[in-house]
Parts: sequence; C-alpha cells; structure tokens
Amino acid sequence: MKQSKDIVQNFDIRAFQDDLISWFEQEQRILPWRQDQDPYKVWVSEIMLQQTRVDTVIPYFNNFISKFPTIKDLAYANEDDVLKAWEGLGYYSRARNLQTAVREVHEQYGGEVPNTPAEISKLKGVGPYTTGAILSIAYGVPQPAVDGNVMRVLSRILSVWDDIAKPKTRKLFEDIVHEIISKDNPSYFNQGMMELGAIVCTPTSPSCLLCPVREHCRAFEEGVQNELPVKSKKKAPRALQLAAVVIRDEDGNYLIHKRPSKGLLANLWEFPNIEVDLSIAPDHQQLQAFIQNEYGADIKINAPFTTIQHVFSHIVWNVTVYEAELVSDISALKNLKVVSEKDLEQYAFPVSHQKILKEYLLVK
DNA sequence: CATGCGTGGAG
DNA sequence: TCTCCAAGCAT
Repeated sequence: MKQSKDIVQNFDIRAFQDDLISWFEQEQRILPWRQDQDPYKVWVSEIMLQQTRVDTVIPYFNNFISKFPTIKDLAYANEDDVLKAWEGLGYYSRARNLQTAVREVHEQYGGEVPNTPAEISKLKGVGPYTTGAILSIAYGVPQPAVDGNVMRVLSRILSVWDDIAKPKTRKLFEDIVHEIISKDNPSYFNQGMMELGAIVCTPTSPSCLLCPVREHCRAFEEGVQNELPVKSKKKAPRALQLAAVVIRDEDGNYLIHKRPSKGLLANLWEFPNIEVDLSIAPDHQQLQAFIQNEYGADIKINAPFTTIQHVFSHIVWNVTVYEAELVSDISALKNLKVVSEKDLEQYAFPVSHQKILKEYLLVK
C-alpha cells in the first residue's frame, strides 16, 4: 500500500507552502470568525462549518456570538435557547454537543479551551478535523485539519486516487499533511488549503488558471484534475409516509410536542405526527388514534389542507397535514405544550415543521 | 467500518 | 427538476 512518504517524494514542500500561504495572505475572504483568534469563536465557527457552507453560516455565527459571547454565557444558557439559535442550520446534535463540551471546558479547564490534541479531541463533537482546526488556528500548533476541501485539493495536487469517502483515506491525508504542513504558519497553511478548495480548487470545474499552486499540481500536469477526487456515491434516501396535525384549543392555542433527546431532530419541537401505513387504514384514523393514546387528546380532525415533502440527507418525508380542534380537556394532555401563536416563535422547529406552520397560516 | 444525522445552493 | 453536495462526528 502506498504511504505518505512515497506520495510526497519529489514534492517541493517548501515552495508549495510559500505559494499557498502567500496566496492566502493576499486573497482570503473577510469572515466574522477571522476577526481574532479567540479559541471559543474559532471553535463555534468550526462546528457550524461542518458540512455547511460559509454563506449559510455567517448570519448564524454572528447571531450565536451576540447571544452567547463567551464560554461562560454558553455554559449557563438554556438548551432550548441554544437550539433556537441553531434553528434551520441542521445537524442539531452539533449544538447540543457544543454546549456539553463548553460546559466541560468551563468546569474542568477554568473556561480556557485546552491546547493539546488529547484534551481537545475528548470534547463532545470535536473530532479529528475540528481538533486540528482549533489547534492550528487558535494556538498555532502544526496539527492537520483534514476536511473535504483538503482531501480534494491534495488528491489533485499529489494525484491520489484513493476513495475520499472511505475513513481510511482521511488518515492517509492526515499523514500527508503531517509531512507537508508549515511549522512556521500552520494556521495559514490549513486555512489556505480549505480556502483554496472553497474558491479555486472547487469540486466541479476548478479554476486551475487562477490557481496559485498550479505548478505544483500533478493532476493539472496530467490533465486529470476533473477526474479527481475519487468519491463513491451515497445510497438514495428512503421515503416515509407521515401524517401530521396542527391542533388548536378553543382559545386558539397550538399544541406542540418536544421530540425525543436522541435521533433525528433531537429535542426540537414539532406538530404531532406519526409514520402511517396506508395499506392498513386511512392516515387520519391512524393519526387520531395515536393522538388519543400518546397525548391523551380527543381531537376533531378536518380535511388535510396541504401535503409537504421534506428531503433529509438520508430520509424523505411525505407528510399529509391535517388541522384539528381539541375537544377534550386541556388538563388531560400528556407530553404536549399549549402555546399561543405569538409564543410559537420562541420554540426551535425543524424546517419541515416550519413549512407546515407556514402553510397553515396561509390557509387558515 | 457503515450508517444516521439537515439544509439550502449550485450547475 | 434533479443531482450532488459543504470547513464531520457519534455510534
């Protein structure tokens, strides 16, 4: 098997570092998390940027930091408020893990983000990439920060044909980065690699003619930059049929439910819903029975007012959405919260249920 | 190691 | 409209 030493053989490491870092100094975008090297802010930005585009993250980062400016503020915050600040960003366990880890830093490290790989990587939600990113950017430690950008850029620069979807390949690239990272400026080296991947060495139609390290690029030399990286495809998401219901009591309040603390959309709020099997019975019958058993609510269901499709990375929800009136007593309700229309905005809803509410407000 | 876990943008 | 994703991590 090919090792990192073999791959970087005859690669002009020093010239590559200089060209990359000079380019980053010149061309880096102005971003809110680049205003200083506060380890907390670096940390928050890196968590938000996981699997998420820069343009999407910017407003969330600004709002999050204004709400929770320091480790201490986030440590003492209510989880519901943290999730509200994350609403719409996706991968919500990132927010809960971040708060768990921040509380750990507050209690075990006196509020100072630790600066060793062993300590940082133990924190909830901080894996190999984020460990390297925090260490290099906030503390100047020459630790690899290998994300999708870095794997794409390096697979082209060094003509590596391993499948970047395989966990093993990330380790290979970490070994490579250990060999070629600048010890003088690991922060700009790592950030430069990611910035290059984001704005020049893009997944499709890379801008090779504008590339500051084109003369180091084996894929460009061989004309195979569009064949790399090799990345196996993910399987298609599975479809689920759901029935959901917007229930209101006689005062016009909404009945909403907090999702379980594990799994999909954990601890977010939703309108009552179930997965239905239309081969068994009409979905409104299954829905009505479920609402009775699960929540102790007798409801009068009206005709569905819309259908919603929501696509996750691994699931497709097809939701038939009903409206209903509560006909039993509020005091009999279990696991439901009664909320006025105005107060709904204080609860974190996934985008799928935001769509439901929007449609409801449109037709009511 | 494979799978679960969101969302909105780009081509 | 559809496909592929984008600065990953936990289990």
